[in-house]
Amino acid sequence: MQICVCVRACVSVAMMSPQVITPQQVQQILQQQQHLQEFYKKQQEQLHLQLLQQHPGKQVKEQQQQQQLAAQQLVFQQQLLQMQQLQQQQHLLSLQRQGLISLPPGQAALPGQTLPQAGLSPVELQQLWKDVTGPHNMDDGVIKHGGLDLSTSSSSSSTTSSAVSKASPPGAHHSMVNGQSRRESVPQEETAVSHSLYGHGVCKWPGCESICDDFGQFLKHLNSEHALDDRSTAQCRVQMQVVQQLEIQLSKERERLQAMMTHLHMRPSEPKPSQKPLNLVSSVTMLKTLPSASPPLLPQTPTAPAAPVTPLSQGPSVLSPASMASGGAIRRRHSDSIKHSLSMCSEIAPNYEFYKNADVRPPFTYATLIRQAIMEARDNQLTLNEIYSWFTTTFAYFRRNAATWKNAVRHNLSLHKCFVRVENVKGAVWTVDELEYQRRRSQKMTGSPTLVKNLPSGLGYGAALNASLQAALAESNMPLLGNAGLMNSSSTGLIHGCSPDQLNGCLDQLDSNGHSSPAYSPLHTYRLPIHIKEEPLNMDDEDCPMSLVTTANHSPELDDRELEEGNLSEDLE
DNA sequence: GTACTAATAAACAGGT
DNA sequence: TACCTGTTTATTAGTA
Repeated sequence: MQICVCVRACVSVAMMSPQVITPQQVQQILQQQQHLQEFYKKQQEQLHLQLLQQHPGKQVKEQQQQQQLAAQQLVFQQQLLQMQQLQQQQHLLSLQRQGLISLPPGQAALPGQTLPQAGLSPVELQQLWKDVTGPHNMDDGVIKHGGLDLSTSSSSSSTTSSAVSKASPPGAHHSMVNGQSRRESVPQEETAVSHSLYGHGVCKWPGCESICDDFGQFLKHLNSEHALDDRSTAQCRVQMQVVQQLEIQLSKERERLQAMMTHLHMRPSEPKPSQKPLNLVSSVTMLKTLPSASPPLLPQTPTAPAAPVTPLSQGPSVLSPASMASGGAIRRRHSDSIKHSLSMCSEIAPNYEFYKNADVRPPFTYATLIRQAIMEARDNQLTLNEIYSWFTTTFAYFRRNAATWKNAVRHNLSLHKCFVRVENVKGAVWTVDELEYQRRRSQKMTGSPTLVKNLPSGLGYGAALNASLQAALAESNMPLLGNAGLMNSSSTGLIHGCSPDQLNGCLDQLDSNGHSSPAYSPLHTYRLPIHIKEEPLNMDDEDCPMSLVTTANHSPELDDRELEEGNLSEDLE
């Protein structure tokens, strides 16, 4: 820890007045660095000695100490790298000032200023690899890190090699022990397909590219050439830095994207007098509600901009399709296209905590939410009260204005044929007729006979996802559009040539882990006495003018309905 | 402008 | 009587 403090002091000294570094100061830093290296060497040897003196049986303890040593090494060497980079740049700067050399534009970077913006170009990385690889691999030549566009760089330069190799202990014992563990860490059953360091018959160890005819040979090569020695350690470190840089870059891109989205969402929209506080979720509200788990649930001002609040910064899930395109929510619902292009479980799962705590209206229809609630239940059935509870526990948004949304829930339960009321011993529970649910979806997509008549393009609801959203989703590699492989028409009778809506229909059958749940079988709801509702969606089906609610035990009428639906599905196909 | 969908509000009936 | 549950109708707003 002494080391760290010392190095940090050096670095900070170097960074304090980057513009007035004189050659003398550079010299001073160099001396300090040499001093540090010697000190570090001594420390390391001491630790090594201690390790050797340990009882050979106490492997666990030894490993722990090795880990500590490695950690210390890492910290120190990272500091060293940073310092050397600074040093190098300062040196170059001073040389440039003296007119000894001319630097290409952008390279005369002052550490504290342009360094964070200065990218670690592939060439630099390559040089870095060459350096840490040392003469051993100098002949290997090209290291392909193409595509790396690191806009930030807090470390690394082309002169790190000496320090790294110098700073590394000789440690034959060290490498032998770790070499063994290294071999253990590469199980033999690992296939060439799965090994990240092997591909196309080439060792993909950075800077290596040795040709290995088969995987066995590769393993041999890996164990012999890339055992855990100083060189490999240094290479590993560099790779860590590369990853670190990429992560920084990623976070920056994320921020940029978020800023873009915020900007787009915050476009001033004309406040409408008909807007109701309940349905408006302002960004101010989100900011207020996000940090607090308990929903204060204050009514929002009707004049608040209708900027949809999105869980942009919720963990790894940076953007959801919903959040990306839910900007159209003005009055009380988000864009239909958006809602239909969403997979409830795929959307809600990563943002569960968000919706739970933030007073944000979920971008799903009541029907979707109700279905999800029922599907999450143990027996795929819930009482009305349990549905209410699910709403309130899952979404902070539904912890207020109960009368409104509860009415909506009841309304939806009654309205949609896909929700089946089942008489139970305890009372009535609601289940989902998955077949009907999917049929409804497919109808929306392909259009009912009536709809088809009226739709000039025949695209129906499937075209709802606008081009910009699709482009955005495609650009962001949203799995939603990439999971076309999940699509098949076996269960839903969906037509081929999947629209996003269709995809949503299928994805809705996936559980939170993305697996298809057998519990979602459309047939399982028919086991119990059910009430069949006729949904107003299909006016053609309503031949029977009787009460819209009938009780049946999987009656022939039901079979007829299923039969009709089957035909319909076939027609749609 | 039209058709469609979803949200919302409200009325109503039946049950507890 | 009040409340809950369930159904139905009407209205409104967004979208294609």
